[in-house]
Amino acid sequence: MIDELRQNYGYLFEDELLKEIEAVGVVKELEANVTLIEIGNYIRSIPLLIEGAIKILREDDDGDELVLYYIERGDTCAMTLSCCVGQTKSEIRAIAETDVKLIMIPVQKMSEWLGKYKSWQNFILQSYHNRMLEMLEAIDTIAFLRMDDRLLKYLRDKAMVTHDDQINATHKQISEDLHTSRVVISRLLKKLENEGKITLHRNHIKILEL
Amino acid sequence: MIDELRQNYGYLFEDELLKEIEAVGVVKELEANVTLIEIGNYIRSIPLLIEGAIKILREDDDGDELVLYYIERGDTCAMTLSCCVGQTKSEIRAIAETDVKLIMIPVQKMSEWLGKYKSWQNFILQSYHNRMLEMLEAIDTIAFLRMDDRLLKYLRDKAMVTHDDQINATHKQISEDLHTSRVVISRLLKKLENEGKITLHRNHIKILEL
DNA sequence: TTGACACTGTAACATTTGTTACTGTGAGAG
DNA sequence: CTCTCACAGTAACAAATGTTACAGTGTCAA
Repeated sequence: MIDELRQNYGYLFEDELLKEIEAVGVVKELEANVTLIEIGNYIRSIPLLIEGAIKILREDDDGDELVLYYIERGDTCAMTLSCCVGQTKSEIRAIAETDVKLIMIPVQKMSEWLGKYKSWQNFILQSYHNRMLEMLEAIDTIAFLRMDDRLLKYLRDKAMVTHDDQINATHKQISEDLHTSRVVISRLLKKLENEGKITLHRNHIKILEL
Repeated sequence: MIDELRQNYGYLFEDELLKEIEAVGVVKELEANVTLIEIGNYIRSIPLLIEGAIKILREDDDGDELVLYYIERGDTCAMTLSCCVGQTKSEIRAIAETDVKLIMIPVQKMSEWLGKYKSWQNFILQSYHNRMLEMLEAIDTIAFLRMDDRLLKYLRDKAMVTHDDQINATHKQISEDLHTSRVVISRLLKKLENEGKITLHRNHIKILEL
């Protein structure tokens, strides 16, 4: 574990903290599309992401979904921190976008280290900062962009986190992530194809201009 | 200052911390509609809100606005914390919704206290948590509600933070806060009036059912 | 008092997004 | 091979929201 830890977090944390993490952290590997956190769950440990990407999404009372943002390696989930501290239920769902590897840290440690290690304090605050920025970006996207631009952004973001310009998803799945209907997505995808930005295939989409 | 401080934060912080706050904090009073933070500003102190309410809003590249949420007494601005820590520019604008009184704390202290006082640590983390929840609520609102419900929620929220069921705003101002057009707001307000939920007057609106 | 102007109401229309319905096609199961 | 079914394409229509234009009215300053 120590190797992967150093590789992703070595430049952030001092040796002593890395050793503590190694002592109490539990490595967990999950396959793509597995749900890590369900809405309403209580959370008792926080994840440090070593490999892969996690999709964070919101759901309303009718079960309609909306993807908020992705978390990548070298990062943690601020909503999780937030819930740990507040002892409240999770407000979001987290799904492995790709295969992921992460280190789970018990919540007591996270709290203890805050007073003990300046680097941990910075990491946590920085993490909150990053997540705030992601939330703002999500708000900008749904408030200020029209569906065609949102769709293009969605495809690009997805290509980014999977490191693959081929998007493996059906129109139905995309429409759920964007909280709209399948027909709308099919219509707009066809438009994007006509504009030469993507090519459409059964069950996958190729992005031409990133 | 110590009285107001104790009144709003006494149950949160220990005596020693309250004294430190008193020593370094600067009380600031501002009139309604004054801009506290402009997008792009660097921030060197964080506010503890004693009285009144602050409106937090986002702006896109075209200058179109959108109100995100309000901050009330006993709370602080997590975006400010976030920017302080990251040494980055503000991503949001903060405007006094009512007359406000606040205590400004230099950012170095905020950071120092994190290691020193458990209660401060909890306050900061709790504050991040609350702001995350507000952001999620903002996202829910724009993503899942239609404009008539958003408008009603806006009026209710505004009545709540001002402690006044009379909303002093023109249709134009409301439309800017909700990022839509004046005509749309006039249309929907008239609908709400016909439904018996509000009464309309020049420059103000009375909410009947809260 | 009068003129200017911001505020509000409303109609008519455009655009965007959502819905329903139907078709064709490819992939996998039997 | 063929049947089934999820997937995708498209038309026609409905609803929500945005835009333009104009009229009436209250307020304030000259």
